[in-house]
Amino acid sequence: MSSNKKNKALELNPNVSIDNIIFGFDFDQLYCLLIDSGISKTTGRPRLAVPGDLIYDNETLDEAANRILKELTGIDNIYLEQIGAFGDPNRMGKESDKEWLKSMRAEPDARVITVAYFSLVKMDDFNPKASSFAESAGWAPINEIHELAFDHYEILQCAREQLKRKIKIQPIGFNLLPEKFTLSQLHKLYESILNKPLDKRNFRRKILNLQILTPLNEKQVGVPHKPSQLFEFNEEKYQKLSSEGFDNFGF
Amino acid sequence: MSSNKKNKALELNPNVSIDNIIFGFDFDQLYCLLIDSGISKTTGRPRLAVPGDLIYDNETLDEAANRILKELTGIDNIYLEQIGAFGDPNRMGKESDKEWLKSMRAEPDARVITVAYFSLVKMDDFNPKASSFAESAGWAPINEIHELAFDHYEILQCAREQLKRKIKIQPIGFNLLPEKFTLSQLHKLYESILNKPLDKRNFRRKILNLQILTPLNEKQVGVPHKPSQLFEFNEEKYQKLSSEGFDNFGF
DNA sequence: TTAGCTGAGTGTCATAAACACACTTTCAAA
DNA sequence: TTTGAAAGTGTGTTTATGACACTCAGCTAA
Repeated sequence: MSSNKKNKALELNPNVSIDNIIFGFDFDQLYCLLIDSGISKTTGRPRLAVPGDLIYDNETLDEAANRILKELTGIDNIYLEQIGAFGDPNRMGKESDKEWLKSMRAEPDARVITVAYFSLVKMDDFNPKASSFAESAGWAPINEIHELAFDHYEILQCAREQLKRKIKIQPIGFNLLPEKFTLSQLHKLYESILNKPLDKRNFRRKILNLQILTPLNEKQVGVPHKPSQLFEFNEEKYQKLSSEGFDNFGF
Repeated sequence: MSSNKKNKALELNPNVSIDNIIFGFDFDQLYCLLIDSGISKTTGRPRLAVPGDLIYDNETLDEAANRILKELTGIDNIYLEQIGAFGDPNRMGKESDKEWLKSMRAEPDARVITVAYFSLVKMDDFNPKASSFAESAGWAPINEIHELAFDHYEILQCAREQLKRKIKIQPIGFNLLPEKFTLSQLHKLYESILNKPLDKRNFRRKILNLQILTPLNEKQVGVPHKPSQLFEFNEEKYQKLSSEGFDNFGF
């Protein structure tokens, strides 16, 4: 076992890590999955961070990001997109961060460049799992996150910007919703991501004009108001559209 | 001297490099600055690559990218933007690449993740310089590049896509032009980057409506046709506009 | 000197997209 | 049966887009 461990440690690249901003949506607001490594001895506050790990020398960056996702959520095939590399030599310089690193890394003082990703998960599918790099994990509302370990707060802001940009030109938002959803849920999702109100009628018209939604013969049940029509994302139609050069949602 | 060298080698991070796609424009087409490391023994062809280098452990990624630029062109303050990280474990797997690496790296077999950047330079300003990582450097027309060392061809394509996306929402193209330029030159630049013809009158209308160009009391001289009005980019106006929420060129 | 070439510069109309805006409907719960 | 809550729906105005063709100014060469 110790030799096994040593073997693994040998393959670990001490200089490159992956950090993954995992977004979720509960029909009301955006969330981000954070791991909690316990109370910091230096600050006395919980030490929240984005899930991440060093990479192994035989895996691609995308594979490493997927591994981290799988390890933490148990789910495969999650929407994943690279944000970029973050490499300030002092990005791990806070005292409370160093304390934590010492407990989990073979070379806690090595300079680490991190490659950040974001991913979109359906919150229902998510089963938090204890992982090698976290005592516990949980969803935090995006707008209530004000401080994170390392440079993770900065990375989170980049992720939000990239998601904003991207959702305007590709319908990746569907990855945050269940198979069947209502137009109001989709509407709320766009408002949450773009962080501004969108006119209901104009939103519906635009989305429906794209012709990438299939209306189902199903309605919400048990809601104390007029039940909403359910829709499904039509990937096939979307692929066809985008291969024909369509690339603009225009919000 | 040998101790100096050793010292530097110690600070070099063997696992992380920077590669920099340097774009130029000659009023007719887009160019990319490539370095030539001589004829490959294995392929018998010239080995062209994008300028790049390992990073030092005490510099940020942006600093490293600027260092490489400075070393090669002698110019500071160049427009620079990160593209992302490229980390396929086999990205340096071609035989001809290995041969070259052996000649220039202390640990030629180490796995290297590279962080790619692109930058925009005014071609007039450029003075090719022999550098530590190239025997020679020169401009290659973008559309005539079909093969590069490592994964540099893939990186180049990403750079072009990112430039396309970016120029539609921010006027970074001015970095490729001299201080004073004509609308036709700007027009041709947009066509080269977007890789499609744009209607002359519509282009002029759009650009002028943005109000970020200052017309000068100067015209082209010595041209065998009606001389063109010269313009200057008005950074001040642009800053004002963008702080008010403007972010769309809409081509 | 003049004819011819080159690229500069200019305006309009038709179509499409964006935006602003308010009332009726359906269901559940009280 | 009344109330509350969100679903669903259409029009008119304004603004942006895209298509399109001729005259102008300066140089060159006959």
